[in-house]
Amino acid sequence: MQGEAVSFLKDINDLDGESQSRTTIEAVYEALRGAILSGEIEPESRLRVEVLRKTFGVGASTVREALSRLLVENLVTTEGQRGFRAALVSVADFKNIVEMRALLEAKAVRESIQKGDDEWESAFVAAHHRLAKIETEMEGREEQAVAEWERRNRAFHNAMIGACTNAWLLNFREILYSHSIRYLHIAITDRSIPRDVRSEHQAIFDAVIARNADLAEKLTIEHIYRSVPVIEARLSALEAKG
Amino acid sequence: MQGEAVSFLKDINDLDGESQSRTTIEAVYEALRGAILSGEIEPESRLRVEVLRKTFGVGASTVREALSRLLVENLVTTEGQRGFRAALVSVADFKNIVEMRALLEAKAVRESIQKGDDEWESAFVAAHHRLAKIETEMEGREEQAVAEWERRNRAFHNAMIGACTNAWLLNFREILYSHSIRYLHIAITDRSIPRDVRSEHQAIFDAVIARNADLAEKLTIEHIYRSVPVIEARLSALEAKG
DNA sequence: GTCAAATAAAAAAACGATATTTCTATTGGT
DNA sequence: ACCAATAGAAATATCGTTTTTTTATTTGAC
Repeated sequence: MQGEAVSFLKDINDLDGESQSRTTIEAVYEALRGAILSGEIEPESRLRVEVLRKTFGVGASTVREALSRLLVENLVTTEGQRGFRAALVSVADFKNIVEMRALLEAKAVRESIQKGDDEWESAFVAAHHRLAKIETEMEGREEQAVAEWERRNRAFHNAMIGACTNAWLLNFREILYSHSIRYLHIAITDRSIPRDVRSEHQAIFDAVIARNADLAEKLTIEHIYRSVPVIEARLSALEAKG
Repeated sequence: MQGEAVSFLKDINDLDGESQSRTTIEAVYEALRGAILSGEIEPESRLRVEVLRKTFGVGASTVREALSRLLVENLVTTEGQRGFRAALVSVADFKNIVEMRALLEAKAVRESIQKGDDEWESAFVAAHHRLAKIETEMEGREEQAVAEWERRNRAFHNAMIGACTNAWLLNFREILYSHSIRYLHIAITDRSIPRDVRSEHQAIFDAVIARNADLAEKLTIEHIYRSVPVIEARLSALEAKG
C-alpha cells in the first residue's frame, strides 16, 4: 500500500553539533517532522517503531515519545493497538485547513494592526523587504532559493501577526500553517518562487502599514484562499492515479 | 511551592471493567486528564514520572507517553530536561481562551445552521430538552447533579455545532472547551447548577431552530464571554492570596 | 561572611528486553 | 471453491534498569 522507505533518515547520533543540546526525543521529533512536512514520508504510511528505532539508532520508547509529540500538531495519528501513521491528506482536509487559517490569520492581523507598536512595525517592514527582494530578484527554481523563499514567506506572515498576544491563536495558526506547507510539498512537485504572489504580499503589506484593518483582513483571507484551486487540481489528479 | 499530592490517583490495574479494552497509556492519560481538569492536580505542579509510575503501578515510559499525549491539549507542558508540569492558569490565559472559543463556536454554529439536516435538528432539540429539564427542575448543589448538568451542558453545545464538518474547527474548539471547564473547576469551588444561564440557553436554542444565524452567533458569543467577569474575580482573588 | 567550585542527591531521559496484541498465512471442514 | 479456525510471525505496548542531566548541599578559598 503506502511506501515505508526511510532511507533519507539518518542516525541521530551522527548529526553532531547543534543536536547535542536538545534531547534525543526532540532530535527524533524534528527529523520525523521535517520528513513528514517535506513529503518524504508519504501520507498514511505506517511509522513502525522498530524500523525507526534502528534507523535513528535510539531506544524504542524514545521513538514512541517523539511520535507522541507529533500528535500535538496532528502530523501523525494513532489508534489503539495499531501503531502510528503519518497524517492523511485530502482535498476536503485542505479546504478545512484553509478555512481555519483564513479565520485565524485574519483575526491575528486585525489585532496586530490595533496593538502593534513601532518595534513590530519595523520588524514587519524588514521581513517584507527580505521577501520582496527574493521574489523580484531571484530566478526561482533552484532548490536552495525556493527553500529560502519559503523561510522568508513564513517570516513575513509571522511578522505581520507578531503583535497578536493570544498564544492560543498563534499556536493553532502555526499548526495550520505547517500543514499548508505540507500540502504544497506533497501536491506540487516542481516548486518555484511564485512571482505572482509578489503583488499580493505588497498589497497586504501596504494595508497593514496604513493600519487599514478591514482591507488587510480581506486581502489576507483572499491570499490564503488562493491556494485552494491549485492544490485541489494537483491533489485530485494524484488521488485519481493512486 | 506547588503541591504534589496524588492521593486521589489510584493504581490503574485496580480499575477493572471498562479500562480493559483501552491501552494502559490511554487509561493513565484519562486518569491524569480528569485530575487536571477537575483541579485535583494543581496548576503548574510538577508531574514526576517516578511518583506517577508508582501510584499507577505502571512503567516509566508508559507514564511519559501518557504525559506526552496531554501535550496535545496543552494540559501539561514540558521543557528540555526539566520534566512535565500541569498547565498554568491565569486571567490573561482565560481571556484568550474565551476569545478563541467565541470565535470558533460562532463560526461552527453558523455552519451548523446552514448545513444542519433533520437529524441534527432533532438531536439538538433532544439535547436542549435534557439540559432545560435539569436547569429548571433540579435543586442544584449536590455534586451528582452538578456533574450531570455539566455533561448535559456539554452535550447541548456539542449538539448545536453537530452539523459542522470542519474537523480542525471542532478539534480546536473541543480543546478550548475543556480548558474552560478546568477554569470553572479551579476558580469556583462551591459549584451549583446555574439557573441564570437557563434563559440564555433557551434564547440560543430558539435562534438556532429559527435558523437565524446572525442572532445565534451573537447570542453564543455573549454567552461565552459572560463567564469572564466571574472567573476573573475569583481567579485574581486566588492569585492575590497565593 | 560571601561567593564559587566541588560533591552528593534527585530526577529526567534513554535504553533494550519482555509480554501482549494484531496481522497473516495455512490448514481443515462443509 | 469458500469460509472458519488456528498456528505462526510481526508489530505494538509495556516494563524496569541504566545513563545523563539537573538541582541541592557542602566545602573551601578569598
